[in-house]
Amino acid sequence: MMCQLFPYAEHVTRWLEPEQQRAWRAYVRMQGELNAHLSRQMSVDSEISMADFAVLVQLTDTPDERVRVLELARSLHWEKSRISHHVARMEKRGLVRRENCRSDGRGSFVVLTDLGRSAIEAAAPAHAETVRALVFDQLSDAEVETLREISEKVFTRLTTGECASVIARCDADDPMEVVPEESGCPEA
Amino acid sequence: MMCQLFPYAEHVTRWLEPEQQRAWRAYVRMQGELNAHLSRQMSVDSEISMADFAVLVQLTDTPDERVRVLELARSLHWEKSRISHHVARMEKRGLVRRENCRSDGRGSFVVLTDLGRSAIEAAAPAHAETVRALVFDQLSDAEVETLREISEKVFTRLTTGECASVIARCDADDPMEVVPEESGCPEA
DNA sequence: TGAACCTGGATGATGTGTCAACTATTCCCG
DNA sequence: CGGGAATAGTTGACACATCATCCAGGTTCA
Repeated sequence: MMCQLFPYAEHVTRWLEPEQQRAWRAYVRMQGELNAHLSRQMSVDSEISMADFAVLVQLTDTPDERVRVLELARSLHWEKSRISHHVARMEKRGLVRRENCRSDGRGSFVVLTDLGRSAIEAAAPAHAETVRALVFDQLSDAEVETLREISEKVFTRLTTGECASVIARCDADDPMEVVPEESGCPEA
Repeated sequence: MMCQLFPYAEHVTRWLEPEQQRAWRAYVRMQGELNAHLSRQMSVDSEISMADFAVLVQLTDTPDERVRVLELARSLHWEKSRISHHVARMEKRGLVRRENCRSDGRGSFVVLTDLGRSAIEAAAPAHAETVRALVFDQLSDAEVETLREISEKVFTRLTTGECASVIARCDADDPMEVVPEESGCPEA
């Protein structure tokens, strides 16, 4: 009745150890709230969303401030249609513009505009400050290190072996070759 | 790197230490991939989404298998309009149904249907197995403990003080209503 | 050359989340 | 009692993510 977020108790207890279950519930809850808070903070005190921010970061990280659409998809781990839709919306708002690629008639670049640059420059400090205040001010150096190790381990697991086939969608979309794989990838 | 994106960030705010930044990027990537993978796994080998699952868990955890809409919103930390929309969609698919509340003419219950019950019973084992395989099989006991501690610290920060007012949206306008941490005893 | 195939990207349908505004009931208090 | 305020929940508009499909431009190879 109170504040229990994901009381998997009945369903998960049999498969996770009690300690694991407590950790999982705490993680899920924290992660949801943190995402919500960061998104909200970003769109409240700037005019862009977290997704816009991610795209703009990729662009400002590039000397040219122009990146091919599919490379954006790869570096953000987004599907190509997602990046396409999102760039279309950002273009409509003037944050980026598209440019044709002369060396490859199919391709197109996403180019940072002045408005886009000033938008990310306006948004970044508050975002960084929020992350610092919400996360890193709460953690010791050892905890930060462990957080990184945990994240890397899980991420590696996610992008290795059978799980990778899911993510491979944007690296090479040959969906026909994806093996049926009965109950997901966990069966490694 | 990102640091040079923010020319005057140094003057306005503390950006992140290099180790913090690495940890943050690792966490963000992991968290995004993990969410995507869990969602995908769930909707591939069962006919429900993670959001459906969360709602169904709340219902099956209740003796009656019926919960008031606003209580759903509170326990899931969702906005009331989100739960309303989502329940409408689930009702359309036969997973739940609505029932009027006689003791309060404004209220309504969300009630689990047989289809809903069999859907969650079919989905839960594979989900738990996926979580175990992707996360806990990668981590030592110490890492699991640290993950829980980190999550609890950040979550506490998110639901305390000024941040709480943001989350309190669904708890009406009484910020003191926000429950700090129930039986969890973060420092245990 | 040209047919089969691959690749980069766009598009439309659909499901989902958020915000603001709205209705209807109940509560509070004079 | 009556009139406001709070509460429970819905609705519509819009932003966003995913999926399947389409298409134009390149590649391969006979």
